[in-house]
Amino acid sequence: MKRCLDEAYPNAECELDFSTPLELLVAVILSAQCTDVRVNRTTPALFARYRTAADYAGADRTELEEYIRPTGFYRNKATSLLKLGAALLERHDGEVPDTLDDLVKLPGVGRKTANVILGEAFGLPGITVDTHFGRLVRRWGWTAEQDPVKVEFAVGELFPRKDWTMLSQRVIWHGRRICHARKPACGACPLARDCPAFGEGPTDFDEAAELVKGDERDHLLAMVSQR
DNA sequence: ATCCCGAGGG
DNA sequence: CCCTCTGGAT
Repeated sequence: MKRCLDEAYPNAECELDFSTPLELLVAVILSAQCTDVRVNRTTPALFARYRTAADYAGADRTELEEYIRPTGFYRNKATSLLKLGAALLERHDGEVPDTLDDLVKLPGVGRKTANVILGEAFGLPGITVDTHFGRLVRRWGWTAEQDPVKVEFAVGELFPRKDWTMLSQRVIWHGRRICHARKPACGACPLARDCPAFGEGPTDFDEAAELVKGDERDHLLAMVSQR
């Protein structure tokens, strides 16, 4: 199944817009229970106003909340960003650390966020168990674990560390486009042949692939038609 | 109604 | 192991 994923999504990558590790960290915190499209509409103004850890640490709470409100959970997220800025200044000289241990100790940063930063900002191996990743690997029977940390360890056993980051990106990419929580687009799924859950969603390509457009749609159609 | 690349607190 | 936090799209 992994080879099929690699072939289907050779260019899968993080869809959050950022240009520094700090920007990525902020974007990932904002992305909780929020689409990347919305985060990307929110961050340009935010990043222009707050450039450094010190800027977040010294931010006016009400103003910061206004910037991030459309991403939801804005009071919690504002608290996280304020404390995050202070913690980065205090412990890491204002820089974003590059180890899992240091990252997860930061306010508002859990394992999922920490692993995204490792993989995307520093090129270090990390398995990102978000809602998509957990749902898909359970559908595939790779693990039956519900707890995200147990899922991370179980899947980590299945693949070499060098594959962890791209695997995470491709699984999540697939979850967002095809293998949806409620109505998985089985008819447009390049993994259907090997999937224990095939048939849970529509199996007709045109109905299934409604959300996939352009070159990506053509590529999927080509893969699906020879499965 | 249900979902979106979660984390922290009780 | 629960619960809460939040707005916007579908």
